[in-house]
Amino acid sequence: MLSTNIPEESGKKSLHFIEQIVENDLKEGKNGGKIATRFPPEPNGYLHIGHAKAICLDFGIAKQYGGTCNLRFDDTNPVKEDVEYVDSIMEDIQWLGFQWDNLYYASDYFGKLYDFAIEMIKRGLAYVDEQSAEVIASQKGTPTSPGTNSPFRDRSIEENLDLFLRMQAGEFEEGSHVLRAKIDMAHPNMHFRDPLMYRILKLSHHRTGDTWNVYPLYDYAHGQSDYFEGITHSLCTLEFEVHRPLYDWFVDQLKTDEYRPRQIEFNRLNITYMVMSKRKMLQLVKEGKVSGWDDPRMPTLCGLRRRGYTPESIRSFVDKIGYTKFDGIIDLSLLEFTIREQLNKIAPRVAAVLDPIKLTVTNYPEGQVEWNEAINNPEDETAGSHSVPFTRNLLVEREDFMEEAPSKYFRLCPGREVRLKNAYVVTCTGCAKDADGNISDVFCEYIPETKSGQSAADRKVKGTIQYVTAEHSLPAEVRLYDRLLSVPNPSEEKDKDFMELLNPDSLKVLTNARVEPILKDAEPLDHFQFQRIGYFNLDPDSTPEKLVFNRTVSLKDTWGKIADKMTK
RNA sequence: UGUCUCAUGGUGUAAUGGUAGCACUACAGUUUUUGGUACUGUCUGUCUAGGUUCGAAUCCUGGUGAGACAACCA
Repeated sequence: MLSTNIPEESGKKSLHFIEQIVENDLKEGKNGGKIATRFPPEPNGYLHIGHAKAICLDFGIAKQYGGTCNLRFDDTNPVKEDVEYVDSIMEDIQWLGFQWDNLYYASDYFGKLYDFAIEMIKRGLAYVDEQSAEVIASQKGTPTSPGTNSPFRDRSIEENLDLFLRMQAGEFEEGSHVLRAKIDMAHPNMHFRDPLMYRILKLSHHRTGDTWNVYPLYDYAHGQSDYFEGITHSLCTLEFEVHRPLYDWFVDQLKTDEYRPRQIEFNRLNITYMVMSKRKMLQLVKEGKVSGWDDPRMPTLCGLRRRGYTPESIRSFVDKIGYTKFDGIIDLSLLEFTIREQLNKIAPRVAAVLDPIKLTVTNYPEGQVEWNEAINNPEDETAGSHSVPFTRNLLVEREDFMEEAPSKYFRLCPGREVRLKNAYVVTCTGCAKDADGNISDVFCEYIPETKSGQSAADRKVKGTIQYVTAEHSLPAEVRLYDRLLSVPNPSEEKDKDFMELLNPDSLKVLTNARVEPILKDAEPLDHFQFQRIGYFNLDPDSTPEKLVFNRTVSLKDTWGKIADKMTK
């Protein structure tokens, strides 16, 4: 149970394995009873929903146990990193509802790390290798066969010291020298086969500028940074499991007291039909398959936000999936459930017609307008109501009329009655067709005493449909988003080109939609339920002249299932 | 012929030697001025073979299957 959720329930729910570890450590009095975590993104891309899982854990554990959580940018590789990403990462964390206690950069520790590297050389634990990357790689051996020692492995401490200082002084070219830890080239864990600690990069760093010519690598920097910050629980994903012994080894070289940080791994988030790899997301953006990092089909936090997902719904989702060491794949429907669950409670109900067809109330006077009350949200009594117009000339959804319909069809069909929401029961009387035989008009007659609140308002009808008036409704563009991939998991189709797996129907744009007049006052990203259709929000690209709505998620579509059954 | 890790319904996750539970999904029903919501019900599970024990999803051993590791990435 994360502290981001309702505290009353915290006693009922069982603890996941990381919470148990933390509580045990607390019970045993480790690290003086302190809890300190960190969220360590590399500023080389946008945060996505997988990061949300890590963020909720790192910040959640700290909050839950009265500890602290730092934001630390893991900026040890100036090749890939950019200031642009730093800002978006901070913004997205705060949008999700979290605030860091301290803001650090791994580059803050470059000086300390450099000094300690020198210390390790002096202790005979590190050496400078002058071989090429290819040669070093070939000497590493394979997972099933041991590696061989570098010819430079046993040079003197003085020589190593001299070379390392000259590496930093800029005397050597990139790739010509590296600093390696001297451990064991035959170790069964490949990460112990003399791992690289420093490489030469003659690049300007986004924070340290041109101060450094050598930059530390992950394995040397991460545990050390945790140690410098007093992190007690260093939470990361499962692929770092094999690194943990090395993490501990480096910390052992550094530590001078009882305190030590502890790395714990949990399972990475996978969701069906979602592209979660940074490389593939970048490819989608670069090749223009999506409109950008914040395209509503993207799993990025900014994409989900634009799509209409709320921070609460994402936190609720993360809470439901839990933390284990099992590499599974979450069904997309669980994510969709959490946003439906929340939007059902908060989204005002409005009428919208995506594919309009004229419905004329033939016995209603031309030119007459009445304004009826429409409840904003039946789930929330405090949400109030607004007025909707009713006239002779209405627009309804094209699929809400069938000239010949099966018995289970509860909408407009000649001879049948339906209720027009908030107004009257009408009897459908027929339709008109154009020269090509397409239905152009639908006709009905209203029954005056069936108006909401009147004597016959309780008249039993099986269907209720929504409508807008031809005179008052506003034109709008509606974007329907679907799953981006056509298969649940692209890794199951490894032999296929990733781009071939994209769902061609992932975006449909409807340009003839009509919406209630009240929507002209909406703010960007405001949530609505278009009744009987789905949840939508107003896109930030909207203008007063052109309203643009994004569909967050569709309603549960029982009618679609009935229709499927009838056609079989 | 390596090291590390994992295996509970369709999916995810509980049960820490004592009634295999929860959520999503699917299906059925009740309510409903949204074919939405809410409520009720149904289906479906401990990878396998041994062992320890009064009792095993849980502990032990062997098998099987899956994932991570051979970047001067993190």
